[in-house]
Amino acid sequence: MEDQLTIGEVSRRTGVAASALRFYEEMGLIDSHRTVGNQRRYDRSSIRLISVIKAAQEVGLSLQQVADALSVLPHHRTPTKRDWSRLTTRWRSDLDKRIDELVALRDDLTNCIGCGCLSLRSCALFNSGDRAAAKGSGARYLVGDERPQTP
Amino acid sequence: MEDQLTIGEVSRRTGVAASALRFYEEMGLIDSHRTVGNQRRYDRSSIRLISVIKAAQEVGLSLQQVADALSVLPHHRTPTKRDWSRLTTRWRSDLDKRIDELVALRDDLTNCIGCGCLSLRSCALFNSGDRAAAKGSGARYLVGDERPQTP
DNA sequence: GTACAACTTCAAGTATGCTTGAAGTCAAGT
DNA sequence: ACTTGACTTCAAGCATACTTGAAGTTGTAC
Repeated sequence: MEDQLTIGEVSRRTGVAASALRFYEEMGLIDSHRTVGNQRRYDRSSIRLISVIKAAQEVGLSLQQVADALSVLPHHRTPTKRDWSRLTTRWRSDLDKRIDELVALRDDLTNCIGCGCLSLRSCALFNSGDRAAAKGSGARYLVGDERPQTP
Repeated sequence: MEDQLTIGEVSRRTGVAASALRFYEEMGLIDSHRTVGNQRRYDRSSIRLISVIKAAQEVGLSLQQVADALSVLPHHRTPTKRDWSRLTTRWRSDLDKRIDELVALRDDLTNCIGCGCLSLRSCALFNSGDRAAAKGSGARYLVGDERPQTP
C-alpha cells in the first residue's frame, strides 16, 4: 500500500459510501486520480476534505453550498493553512448564526413550556414573525396567528 | 368571515404554500373540515400547529418525525396545555442535543482555525471519531484519517 | 345571475442526495 | 493462469418535501 487510498479504503475510513464518494466527485467536491486500469486513487488529504464536507453538511449546508465554499480552495495546489482558515472562518460564522437561531427557538420553546401559552395569543413563539422577518430571507419559521396592525 | 380560514388565508398567514398545506394534510400533520362545496376550512388553531411544524423543521426534524411527535396530541379534542407541554418538552431536548452538537463542532472549528491544524494529524476536528461514535447512530460527522489502533 | 378569483383533485414533475443493479474490468493472492 | 473481491460506468430508482399543471367547481361581489 502506497500513500494512495482506494475508494473502498476511503469509504471505510470516512464512513461515506463509495457511491457517495463518486457522487461527490461528480459534483466537483472532491477529486481523485486514476490508476492505469482506471481505478480511483485518493490522496490521504482527501479524508480531511471529506470530513470537512460532512461537518459542513452537519451544519446544514447543501452540497452545492459546500462546493461553492470549497471553490475558494485552490484546486491545483495543496491548500495552505491560510486557505483552510478562510474556509473554516466563513463556516464558523454560518454556524454561529445557525446556533443563534436554534437558541432563540429554544428560548421561545422554553418560555412556552413555562407559561403553557401555546393556547394564548401573547406567546412569543406565536408572535415572533417580526424577529423572524428581520432575519432576512431564510428562517421565517414562526408566524403569529394574530395580525397586529389589521382591522 | 367567520372563525374559519380558507387555505389561502392560512397560507398567507403562515407563509406556507397552499400546496404544502394540502401535502401536510395528506401526511396527517394537520387537518381541516370542508364546506358544503368541498372547500377546506381551518380553525384558527391550525395556524399555531403549522407554526409548530415549521419550528420543528427548523430544528431539523423530518415531517415524519413531526407527525410522530404530533401523534401524542389528541386528534379528536383540542390539545390542552399539558398536551402541548409534553410535545414541546420533548422537542426541547432534541433541540438541546442539536445545539450541543453544533457548539461542539464550532469549538472544533475554532481550535482548528487557531492552530491551523487542518494539515496536522493532532487536530481535534480530524480525530473526533470517538466522540462522534459515542454519540450513537446519528452524527458521525467527523472521522480522523489516522487509525489509532492499527498496524 | 354572471364573472372571476379562489378553490378542488390527481398526476406528473423538480431538487437534493444519494443507492441499487447490470454488465463488465482490474488487482492481488495462490 | 486463474480466481475473486474490488473496482468501473451508466441508467434507473428512492425518499423527502414539495410544486406545477390540467381540468373542473365554488364562493363572493357586483
